[in-house]
Amino acid sequence: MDRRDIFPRSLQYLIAIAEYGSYTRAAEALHVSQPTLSQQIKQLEDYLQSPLLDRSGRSVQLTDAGKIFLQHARRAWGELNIGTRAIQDVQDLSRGSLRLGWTPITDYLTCSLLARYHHLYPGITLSTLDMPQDDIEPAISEARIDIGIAFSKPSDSEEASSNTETFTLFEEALYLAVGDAHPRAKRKKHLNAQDFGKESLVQLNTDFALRHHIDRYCHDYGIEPRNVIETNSLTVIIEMVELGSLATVLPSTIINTQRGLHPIEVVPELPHHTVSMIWHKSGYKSPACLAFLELASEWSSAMLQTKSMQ
Amino acid sequence: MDRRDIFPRSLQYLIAIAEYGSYTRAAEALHVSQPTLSQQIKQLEDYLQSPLLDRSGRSVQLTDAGKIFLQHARRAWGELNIGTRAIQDVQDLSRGSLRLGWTPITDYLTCSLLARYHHLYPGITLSTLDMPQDDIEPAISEARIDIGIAFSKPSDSEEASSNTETFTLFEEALYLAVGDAHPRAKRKKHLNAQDFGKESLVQLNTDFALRHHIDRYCHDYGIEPRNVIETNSLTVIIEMVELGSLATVLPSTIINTQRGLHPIEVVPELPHHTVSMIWHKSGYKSPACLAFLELASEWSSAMLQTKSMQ
DNA sequence: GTCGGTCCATAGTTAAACCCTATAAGTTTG
DNA sequence: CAAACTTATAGGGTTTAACTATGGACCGAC
Repeated sequence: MDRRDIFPRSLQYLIAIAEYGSYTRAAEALHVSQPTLSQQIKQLEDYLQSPLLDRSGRSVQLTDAGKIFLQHARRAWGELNIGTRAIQDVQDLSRGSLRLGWTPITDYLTCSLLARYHHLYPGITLSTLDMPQDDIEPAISEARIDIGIAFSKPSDSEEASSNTETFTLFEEALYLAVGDAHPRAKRKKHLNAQDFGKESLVQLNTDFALRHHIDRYCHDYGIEPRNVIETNSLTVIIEMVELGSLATVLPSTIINTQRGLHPIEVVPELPHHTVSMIWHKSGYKSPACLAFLELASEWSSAMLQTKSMQ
Repeated sequence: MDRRDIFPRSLQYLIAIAEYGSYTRAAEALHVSQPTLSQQIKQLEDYLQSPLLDRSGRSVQLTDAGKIFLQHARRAWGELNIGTRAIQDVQDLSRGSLRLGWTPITDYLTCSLLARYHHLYPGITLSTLDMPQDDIEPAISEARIDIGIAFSKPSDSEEASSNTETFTLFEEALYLAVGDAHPRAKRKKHLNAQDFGKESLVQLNTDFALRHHIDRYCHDYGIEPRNVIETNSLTVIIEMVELGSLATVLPSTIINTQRGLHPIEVVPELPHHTVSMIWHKSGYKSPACLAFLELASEWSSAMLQTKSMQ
């Protein structure tokens, strides 16, 4: 029993005396002097305004009140013991929770990361919230989520006043994507900026960082893009493009996982966009949160390595 | 919340801070200064080796570990609260226990007392142990029973070295008892000592105080009693006497409650015997025990009054 | 950007609680 | 009745927990 214990000494003493049936022997077992027990029990009895122990005879007996109180004291002691252990569980990641926020189009990239995390720490309760790009940072500031995952905006060089930290998971090149029936599907030639400007596009709306990258590219090269459809649904974009006549701009990873889509390089190269984790700089980070950050970091290196081997 | 509480302050503080979401407001509510809370929570976190509260943001939030620990702390707090209340129950006699020991032949007298006690305090768990006269005092000394009820022995004037106290519940006169078919049943005349010595008797054995009274009487008057049957069962005595030819000596109360028995006065008068309660002098007496002693005392006065009115 | 305002953390001091040794008081046993 | 054992009491020293005063971080407003 530790010197400095959250559980009241007087109750520990009561429990021990009841167990040993003797002040003297309980004192030995507890490594305290016998008068200490006398004093503490007296105080406890004063507080409860009822005798708990009958020490008139040769052996110490519990009174009625003592018997009943002891039951509850034991249960309370047990609860605190369990609570102390449960904290250990949180720290070794056998329990806990993690709240992630990400934009809808990042999920196809990070689901494998999430699956791996869950496989490693099955006791952690995971919750993911789809939210617009611009909601992620406030959500972190207000502690509604622990970690955000999003594409970085073009302007996001270093936002000085932010109280968040970021980590780049990986970069992706952007390509023009067309369906099987699209005129450019078979040619597999690269496209120059002017030709790119003539394509009819299905695009994400301006809530998305990806769109900002493209708009900036167009502005830089004096292109007026022909945005036929705007949507906030990646599924809509893919479906529309697969129908044939429309094109879009997507990261290579998405294009390559969709059987009906074909990437076409644009020259000069469309900007890369980066997928980043973002979290609160000075706030408390739970063990579950730290474990995710570390795992994501490893996973990111592994991705880069895979990519470079291609 | 009391100034001097058995429940650890640090846990009370944690609970309050979690409730108010603020050190400052919790401190106001608890009537302590804010630094006290800072210090206590810090110590608690040190002890548990885990942060419990996240005070990086504008409002104080529980960490994962804090959430889980708080649940257990609340439960422990509840247990001690219940325990404190339960003691009150013992003291107001809505809970408790009482162990009585008595000799088999006193039960006919005291069952009504027991029933009354149970009616007044239905929450008290009663247990009665039939035991020989001579076991009662040891049982009290060894705290196996709280109160004993027995007939006093003739020699029991004042036993100095005893650590027990006694209280005389009532005195009973002894009579010769005969059945319907007994020659003396119809005469209803009193009997002198010599004629008493000629009766064939069914008697309790010498374990019983009643028998000691009778033996001493016989010895004092030079009578050699004709003890045909000895037994430790009152039922056997009554059955045998009702059959007709045998007589016995019993207290008037028993004789009058048995339809087939008739009391016959003996001259000089047979000794009275007294029924006493006996309990430990210096030992702890539970509320249930004290209540019984008091009730028995009242009941005794009432019995005397009834008897004097006859 | 800077200036208050609010909140929690830290430092230093005082009062109380806790534990110890020594000794007394009460029971039980030989 | 004395010896042995057990719990209670007294007095002193150390630790703990409370307070006041102050510092540092964050948030909003001007």
